[in-house]
Amino acid sequence: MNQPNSDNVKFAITTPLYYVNAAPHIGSAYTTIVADVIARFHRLQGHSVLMITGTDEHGQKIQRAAEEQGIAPQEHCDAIADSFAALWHKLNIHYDRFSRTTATRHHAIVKEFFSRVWNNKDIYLSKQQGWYCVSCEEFKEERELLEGGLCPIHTNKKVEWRDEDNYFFRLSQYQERLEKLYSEQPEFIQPESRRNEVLNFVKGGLQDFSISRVNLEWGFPIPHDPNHTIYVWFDALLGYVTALLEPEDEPTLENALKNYWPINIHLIGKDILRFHTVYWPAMLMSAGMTLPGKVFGHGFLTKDGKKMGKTLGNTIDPIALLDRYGADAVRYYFLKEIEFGQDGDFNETRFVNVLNADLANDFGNLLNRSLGMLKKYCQSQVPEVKVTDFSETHPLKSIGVKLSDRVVNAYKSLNFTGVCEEIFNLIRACNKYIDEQAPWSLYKQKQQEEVEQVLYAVLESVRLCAYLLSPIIPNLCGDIYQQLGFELDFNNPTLINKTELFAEHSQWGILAGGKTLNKPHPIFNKLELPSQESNP
RNA sequence: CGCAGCGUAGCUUAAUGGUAAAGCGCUUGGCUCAUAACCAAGUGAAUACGGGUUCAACUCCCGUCGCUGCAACCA
Repeated sequence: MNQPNSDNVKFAITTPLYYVNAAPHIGSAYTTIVADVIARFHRLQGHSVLMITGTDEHGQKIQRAAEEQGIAPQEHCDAIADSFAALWHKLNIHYDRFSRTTATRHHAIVKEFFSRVWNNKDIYLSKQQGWYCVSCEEFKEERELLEGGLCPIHTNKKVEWRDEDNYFFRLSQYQERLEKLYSEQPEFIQPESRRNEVLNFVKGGLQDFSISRVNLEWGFPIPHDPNHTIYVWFDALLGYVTALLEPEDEPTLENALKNYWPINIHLIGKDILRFHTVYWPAMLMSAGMTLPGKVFGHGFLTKDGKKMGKTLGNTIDPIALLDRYGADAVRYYFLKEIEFGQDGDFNETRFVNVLNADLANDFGNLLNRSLGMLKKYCQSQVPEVKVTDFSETHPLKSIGVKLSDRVVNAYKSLNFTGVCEEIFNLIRACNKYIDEQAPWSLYKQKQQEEVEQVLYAVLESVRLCAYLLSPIIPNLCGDIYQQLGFELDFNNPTLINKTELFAEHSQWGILAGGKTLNKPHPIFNKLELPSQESNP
């Protein structure tokens, strides 16, 4: 196959490999949606994209969760991993790799990586003792424990006393090199506020951290010392590397790194910032590997202004949300209404209001009314209009010709709110333009040429908006493209992943005249507000 | 206790030290192509509070209150 674009720009992005201690929650869905949008945006430009997601499946917590259900750990992992994959399917996530840390090939990668770090003398055996919370998978200070030896996070779990040999990673050796990395590559940690957090933390001095556990079966053994099991984090982060292997590759680091390394963006929640911005680069330095381009730690979601949690019983079930509103609605809300990087709130009334206002009224109705007029006034035939007939100051063209650059910039800086804002600027201008031009009056006055110009300008603007919004709401945009007579399907990467296509479709004025369009239908039905009773 | 960040219209957010903006919501009017949609006008902010620096402060400094994060291994 001759794909001139596939060797051009390479782009790799990851979500966290989600821990399989429970079914996927809305926060994981949020991260994965954003990663998918970024991946789709790059594919749209014809870049060669590798989007990685997956599951982290080792550790005592998993082992015990399985025991409680009376099933084998692997069986438990399989079930949860399936539920993640099913949710991604429902959300219309197009990932390229689903990396599971229990994969055999992952074991090979971990082994090889471990021995690199080992040979670099960055791993040593020492003692770790203290109170250990299995749910946290971590040691606790005596003073932070609640009365009765309960974990402060898992308030119903007793901590256990551990006195054990652990292998440690010499993180302390990397402070200077990490600080150098942060200053030389200021965009490595984003957003800025998180970067400062990390800078502060590292400035305070780094301690070695343990990378093994004893008395733990569910995990990979430490090479040369099978009594120890590799600690989940050390193993999990490497799942990103394993994911880079082509299916037919031998599982070696060399093979994994040949194509998509270094990864461009690790997208994570702010809770796991330190692992990705401190431990991870240090581990990679030790193994002599180049470093990822960027770690972005986004915010958390609240529900009606309150922290979500099982104890509060106010979690959002992603499946229920999707069943009720559909993938594009959920994707749009998260990208448009939540300032990326900051904490964001989910409020169902606002959710419904925003979607109805933007997708049903402004955008959907715009297409519908325009196609309705095209049918009435032009027999559903796209007018033959020359782009050059429109002056540079034309209210729609003047926005349209500049839109792509602005939107691309917003996407590149991960400013998704900005993306939507730019695009809806043109959408609102279209509605205003129709009102001012009043094609129905022009038609009655037999000014057919003017009618055609107006409708062409509007339809072409709608097309451009759909094209640029397609990473966020691919189904709706695909529907719009179909109604405008294109074969393009934004869910089919082999159709859209082309540089030339982007060069053409990101312009204003490419809609070809002469096509007869099918009967229009609404792209997005208005949503119902949640019933009053459920909102006392 | 300590360190850091945040606090702008009913809501979500903007604003190189230079007239505080936008969208949603709400009110009124207009239009009739359209998904009771769209367009216009209006409504609405002592920028948390109190001081200070400055010709000028949402922006810089100090303090108070409130929220959040970090405080070593929380996917």
